[in-house]
Amino acid sequence: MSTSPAPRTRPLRADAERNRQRLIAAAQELFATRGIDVTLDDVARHAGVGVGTVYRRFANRDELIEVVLVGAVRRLADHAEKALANPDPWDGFEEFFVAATRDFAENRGLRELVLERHRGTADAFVDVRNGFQPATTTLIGRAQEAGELRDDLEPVDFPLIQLMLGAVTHHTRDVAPELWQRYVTLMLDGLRTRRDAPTPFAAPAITDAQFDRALT
Amino acid sequence: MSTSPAPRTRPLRADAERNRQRLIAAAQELFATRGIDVTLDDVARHAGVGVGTVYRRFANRDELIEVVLVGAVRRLADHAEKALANPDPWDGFEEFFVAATRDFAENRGLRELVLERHRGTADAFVDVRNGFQPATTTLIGRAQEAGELRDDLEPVDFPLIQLMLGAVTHHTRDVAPELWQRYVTLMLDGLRTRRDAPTPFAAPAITDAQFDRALT
DNA sequence: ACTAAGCGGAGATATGTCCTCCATTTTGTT
DNA sequence: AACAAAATGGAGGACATATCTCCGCTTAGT
Repeated sequence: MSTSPAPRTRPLRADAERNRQRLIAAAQELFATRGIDVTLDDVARHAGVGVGTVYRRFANRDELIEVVLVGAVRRLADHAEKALANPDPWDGFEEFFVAATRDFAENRGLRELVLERHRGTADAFVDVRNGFQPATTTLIGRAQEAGELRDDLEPVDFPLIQLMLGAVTHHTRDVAPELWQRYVTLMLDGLRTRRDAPTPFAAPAITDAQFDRALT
Repeated sequence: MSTSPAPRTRPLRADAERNRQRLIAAAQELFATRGIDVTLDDVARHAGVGVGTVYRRFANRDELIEVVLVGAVRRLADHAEKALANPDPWDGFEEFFVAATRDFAENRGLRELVLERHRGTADAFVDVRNGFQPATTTLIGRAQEAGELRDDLEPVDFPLIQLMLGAVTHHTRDVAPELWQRYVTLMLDGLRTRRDAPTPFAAPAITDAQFDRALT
């Protein structure tokens, strides 16, 4: 366990600050594409700085994760707030559901952090998560009271459903990064109370060749 | 890369054969619970034999996987055949779909091998898989022609859907191994062409406490 | 021009898997 | 019961990979 850099009194020197930003940008990209388990050596190389610089600036991976991903978590919360403003209960629910699925599809690190919690999560995240839980619960409740969303669902079902959708992206990101759009439709059709016909898919199925390439 | 043990001419000595069976049994259990990436050292310890014995008996992990899991793959094929005998197209489809989901839920190694192909797959599996593909295609086609299964689905969608259901078990196996039964219902309701009301869930949601314990 | 801050990246440390080797034990045959 | 062939176990070497420190050198800022 490394010790945290002492709380700073003076601001960073210009070059140091520049390198810090480079590191954050590199981490942002690598966390999103390869997940939060990338090595810090990788992050350093990707940022074009030495490893020493990473460890001088961030106590450990968790600290870097926090700096890089709080924004993404907060964006999830924003989706929920925005969806609450939608006057139609089902549309509001669907709006949030799809937005969340997209965010998880586009950011593997976010998925791992919020849905799978691969690494010990810093307190900062617990706060943010608790912060937007009421909004999602309301979105769900409203849609259920309106009779549109099946009412035997509970809030805890939703992270698990997102986990399911995330699995598609996890395994097909390289061949069809938009494939989640197909299965999110399927899922929503399952979540509805009743329905006369299938909602058309927003994305085509992958080909058999793509499937073969995906599973490796 | 190790070389395969020379093709045997004589049968194994009694003690050798006994140890071989022990190894297979141990591997069966470990592959099912911990996946096909368990170390052969682990398998040996679990079987109560030395590591040397594993490597003497099996050229590499793939050979052991093959011996242990062909049976499980063949069982999948059997489910498909059996479901074809069901006179109702939708019931037949559902019967197979649920049986496959159960098998994948109960055997992590099978999931990894058939759905995620974590390791290079031996030819034996390709044969078995190709062997039961026609049956599943027929099951799907029948249900679509009967107007029960949404007809914009393609066969390649189903392994991906199974992947999604598998993700639930993957993350909650320790707290609620039967949870897949809840989401398989949801999924089937999404797959149907039309529906007046939700099909009741076969399993309750997990509690928040269980959810917290699951994500670690 | 001088000093404090910062830098890079080689390499020490730790962990973990794979697989071999051989002194010893067990089996099966005569 | 004696013997040869077969089989055993598990220590340990080879290899891979990640984490994090250290220090001689560079650079920013006054």
